[in-house]
Amino acid sequence: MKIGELSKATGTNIETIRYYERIGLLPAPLRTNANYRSYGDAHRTRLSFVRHSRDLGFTIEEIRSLLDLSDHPDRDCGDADRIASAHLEQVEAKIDQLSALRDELTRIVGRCRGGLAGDCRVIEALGDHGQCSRAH
Amino acid sequence: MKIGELSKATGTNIETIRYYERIGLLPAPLRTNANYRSYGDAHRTRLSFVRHSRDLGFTIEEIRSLLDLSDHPDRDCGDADRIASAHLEQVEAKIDQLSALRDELTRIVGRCRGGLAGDCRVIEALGDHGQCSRAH
DNA sequence: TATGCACCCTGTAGCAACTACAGGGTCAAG
DNA sequence: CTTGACCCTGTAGTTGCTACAGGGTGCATA
Ligand SMILES: [Zn+2]
Ligand SMILES: [Zn+2]
Ligand SMILES: [Zn+2]
Ligand SMILES: [Zn+2]
Repeated sequence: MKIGELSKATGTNIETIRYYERIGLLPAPLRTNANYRSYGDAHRTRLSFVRHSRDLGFTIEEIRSLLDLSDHPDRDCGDADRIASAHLEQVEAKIDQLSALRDELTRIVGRCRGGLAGDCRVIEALGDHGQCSRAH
Repeated sequence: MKIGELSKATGTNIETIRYYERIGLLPAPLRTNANYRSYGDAHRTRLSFVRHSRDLGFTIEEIRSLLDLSDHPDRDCGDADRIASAHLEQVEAKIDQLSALRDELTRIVGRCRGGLAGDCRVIEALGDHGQCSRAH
């Protein structure tokens, strides 16, 4: 398949596919006479793995390690578990942080009663962390 | 105050302060004979506003608009309210998205029983979104 | 007086993970 | 035989900083 077809098959931008090849995340495919990239099923599978992992928030470097394990089925899978667990912890930490942000923002937004910027409690609250009820 | 003092007073990296000046978020301060930046209280207040807004997740462009309102107290504050409300919505959307991610990751991580990468359910699940229980 | 050290300056390049061209080549349909 | 959809390479832009390199300034100390 040509790059446009692979793009549609995996929901990945064409430029992104070429980018992944450039950084060595996807192997360079064969080329046609016209120098067009020509992909097979293995490429599609691998790109789907990458996209799904990215959708789950893994970084490129984490995905590189995961692909490496996937390429060596005889190795111990402990690293995969550790990468995924560490990532889960980061996601949980981010949720906590954003929840604190949401609480502060809700409180701040609720203070505006309309009127002039000079009297706006939203603008005032943005300049004064002392008004915040907890860390963020 | 010199840049190092402003840095300490606001908890902002020196390079970041110069960066804010370069992009026009902070006004260029006076200079000493030795060409050192010399800040006053107004600068500290403004930088605190910027840092606090960044900590709350506002983008630089949003902060630019908020500062603009703050600089014109006679204007209507409706824009400030709209920017803050829109941002709150984005934070809530991000929390929802990360929660979905957390659920999928928890499910995926729980599947690993150790052993060889070739048999690892984590690696398998990363390659197959069909195993996911909901969108993410 | 020299000299060491902390601090300041400008300008540029790097990070993550793409995205968007510019400027060209290829191919099938009408 | 030309139009339009597709493909190619290479480079630069995005966001919000951060990290130098290579230099100048100012104060205390030997
Ligand atoms: Zn208001
Ligand atoms: Zn606060
Ligand atoms: Zn496993
Ligand atoms: Zn999935």
